Amino acid sequence: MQFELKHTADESKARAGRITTDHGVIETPIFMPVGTAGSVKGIHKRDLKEDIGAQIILGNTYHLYLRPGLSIIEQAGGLHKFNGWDGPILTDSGGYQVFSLGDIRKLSEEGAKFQSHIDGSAHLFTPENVMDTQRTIGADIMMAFDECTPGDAEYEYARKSMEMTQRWLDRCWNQFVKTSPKYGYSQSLFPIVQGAVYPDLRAKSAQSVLQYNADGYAIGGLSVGEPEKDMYAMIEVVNEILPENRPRYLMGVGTPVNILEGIDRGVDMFDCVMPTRNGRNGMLFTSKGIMNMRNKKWADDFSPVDPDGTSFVDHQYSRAFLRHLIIAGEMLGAQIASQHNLAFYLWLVKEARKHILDNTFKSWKEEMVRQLSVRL
RNA sequence: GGGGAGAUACCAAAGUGGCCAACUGGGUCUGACUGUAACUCAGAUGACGUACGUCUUCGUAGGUUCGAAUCCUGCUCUCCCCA
Repeated sequence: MQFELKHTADESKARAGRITTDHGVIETPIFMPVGTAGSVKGIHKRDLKEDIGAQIILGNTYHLYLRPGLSIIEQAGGLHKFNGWDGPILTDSGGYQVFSLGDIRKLSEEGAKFQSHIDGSAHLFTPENVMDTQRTIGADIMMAFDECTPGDAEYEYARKSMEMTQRWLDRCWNQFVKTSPKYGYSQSLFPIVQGAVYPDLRAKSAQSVLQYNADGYAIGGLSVGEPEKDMYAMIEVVNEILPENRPRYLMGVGTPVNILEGIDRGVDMFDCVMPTRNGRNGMLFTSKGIMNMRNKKWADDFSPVDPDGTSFVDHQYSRAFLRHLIIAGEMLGAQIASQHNLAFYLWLVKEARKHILDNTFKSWKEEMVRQLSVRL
């Protein structure tokens, strides 16, 4: 994997770049749709690629390991062959599940023991076997196994957690270099910076991660309950330290505004379940603001879903019809909303890239941020 | 014509003397959702008031009772069975 930094915007740290993987090119800044179980919920590959314009998608180690299981994925010849997505894939390591499944897992120096959310069976995830699993899944970008520290963690907890993530990273890296790709294309491993909302911990974590000279670096443990201003502050601290010539991935973020603020602070890659999950739950993100499609005011609005939208669903269906589908619990409603949101997210980062390249990012961003917060 | 059952809030449906402005579903309204245990979750849903509360409700008109959605009587309507 290679990263080429094309341009940094005036009056901003926003960057335009290009990542080249064996499965294709990614133009940054980029938003990566989340396909936890190997599928971006409700979205066909064709729409993902041609309508939405996704350049890379996510998968999840924990979920795929549990179901369908590694044997099936290996038999298929890796996740790309299995799900038919021939572009780049990034897999999360299960580190987020250490956070989100807090009630059904036990943490130790060795790793995290999960109680499967599917059948209750016990599974030990270690930095080593998580690397092996991601080799088997065949992700173009593998993520280090970390503890995603909760946003409200006390300093001492955050320090110990961050230090353990560091030790885990070392074990990840050893296993990574000791093993080889299984399917004939190369894989990268991204370390993850932790440290909760404490600048000194973040700085320390970012410094320590540099020793691996990785192909890219991630900022984790944000948008997990901490105030937004803390999130932005941490991004600033970390990006001051991370190398210019490597992509920076802000994990799990976020709202359209979060993404623009992240780009402004020098982040290149984002992923988030919001466009799909909130879409399924009836919320639309548009360039004019947020729409809650369950609100009655859309019931007799027969205008297009989003006249400015780039997806065919934006013009094919009316707001009234989409609202009807969502209220009626029709699958198509969730699909349309998800597809619209993803197309909007991809439009947003593409637009950001354009404005970075022609040095109009800052003013464009300010105007967009104002607009995006409006509730329609 | 004879026999039986029933009428409760937008709908369905509990409640059968005080803990009932009335369980529970659905519907409706409003929120929340950030490396997906999530097409999920939370709140509201007679009126007025921020609230303690006040007022009007359980087909309808009366009655019994300290007190009635609940008991009694008349009326109206609905459904089922037999002719």
